[in-house]
Amino acid sequence: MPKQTFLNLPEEKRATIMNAAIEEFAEYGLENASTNRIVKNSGIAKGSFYQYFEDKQDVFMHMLELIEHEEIDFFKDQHPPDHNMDVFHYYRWMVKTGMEFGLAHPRAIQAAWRVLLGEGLYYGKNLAGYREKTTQALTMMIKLAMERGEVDPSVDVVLAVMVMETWSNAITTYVLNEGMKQKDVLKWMRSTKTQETIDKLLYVMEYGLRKTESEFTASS
Amino acid sequence: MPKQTFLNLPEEKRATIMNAAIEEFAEYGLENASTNRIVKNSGIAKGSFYQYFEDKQDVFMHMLELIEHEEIDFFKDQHPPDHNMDVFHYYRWMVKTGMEFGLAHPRAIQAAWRVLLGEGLYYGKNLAGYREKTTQALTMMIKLAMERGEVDPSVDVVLAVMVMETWSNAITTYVLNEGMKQKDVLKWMRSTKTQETIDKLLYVMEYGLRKTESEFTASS
DNA sequence: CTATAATGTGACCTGTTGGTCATATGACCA
DNA sequence: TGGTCATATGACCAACAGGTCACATTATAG
Repeated sequence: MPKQTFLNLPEEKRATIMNAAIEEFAEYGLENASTNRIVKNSGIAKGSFYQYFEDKQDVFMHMLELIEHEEIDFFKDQHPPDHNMDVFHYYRWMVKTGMEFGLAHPRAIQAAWRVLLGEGLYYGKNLAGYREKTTQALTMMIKLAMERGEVDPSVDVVLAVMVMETWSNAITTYVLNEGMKQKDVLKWMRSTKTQETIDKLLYVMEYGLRKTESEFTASS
Repeated sequence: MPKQTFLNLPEEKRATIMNAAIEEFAEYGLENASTNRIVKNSGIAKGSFYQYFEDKQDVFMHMLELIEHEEIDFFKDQHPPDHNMDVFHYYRWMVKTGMEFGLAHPRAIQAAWRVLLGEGLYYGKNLAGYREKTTQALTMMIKLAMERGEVDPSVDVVLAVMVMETWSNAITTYVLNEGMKQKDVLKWMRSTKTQETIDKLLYVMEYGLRKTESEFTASS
């Protein structure tokens, strides 16, 4: 966390510095953010920066804290939804309220998420285009499946593709992260537990989270 | 793409260089990869590197191409699944075969995904812990919902949380990327089309992609 | 053996990075 | 007034970045 020196600063100055930091992180992410630029854009001296914070990560963490507090306040101010609505309605409300909050602090949100979630999307079109083939293949697949009556036709094709890509991304991330912790990746990956987890995730993609008549049967 | 000079090289040398590049990207991502290190670990001279490639991104793109080709070959070698299986089985087969492929080329996969999907997960525990509160809140929420019979009890709590987090991540990423393209973000975000998209995504999370008896009704 | 073209090389360039530190400033108090 | 203490400053540092280029080496062809 920031040093006491920073907390003693007049609010206005603190805000100036944090705004410069937010701009920097939104533009360059965490690793590539430059303390020199933050300092320059804040109008403070280099030395001062290090009297306020330990290092770059320190500012970043402080930014996260600020956002968190503001978000909590924001949610409090909204009329809380009907206390008896079900999870799905509640979740939907959260998502949408979150979007509204993002509208109020676009750069901060961008800065936080770009680091927390990923920078890959910001490197320029070259990379984005790379997965087009996959997308196209999936699109074909889903169109066909809809004709065969397998996929819910009320979900449009583009969206269904997005859903499937989301899941393959999520699973890959999961496997990559969990797998890296293992001694024997191969064993872990082929273990029944891992396979079951994947199966269940795909099951949820197929049938949803809501409780219905259908039962989970570990198929395949 | 790499210059002709590189393509003229004996296969072995090319492999050495690309392996060094893969190692580097897996370890540091794209932006923070160092050509100096790649050069050192390849055992080639700095000048040679620039006779082979335009720049860092060039090597990276070449790496993606190589992986892509290898993956295509890999999929070809697998016994192709029953041609008449439905999308969901097919998708499941793809996911699992993809995992097997990843097992064969772990560092390459790591390098590609870390850049394509995100670096946030690699910065160390400090950041990972940041979203714990959200996770805890969601866990509580879901447990309650299960007791009330809203959520499919065959899906365990941890997984359900993962599903919800995945979706809130996906939606945020979607909104962030699409929103940034818009002139008037506020207008776009509140437009019926955007709202409908979100609704449908949440609907899919709730009921799944598979066609069932239930019909989509734009609730909320 | 010679001339020419293709490859290979690493010292060197400029710019930027994160970080330090001796010194200057000025508010507060005796 | 003089003294003390928190704050502010920017020149300075070593490390490293991506990139260049004059020159050395090797392969090819006549």
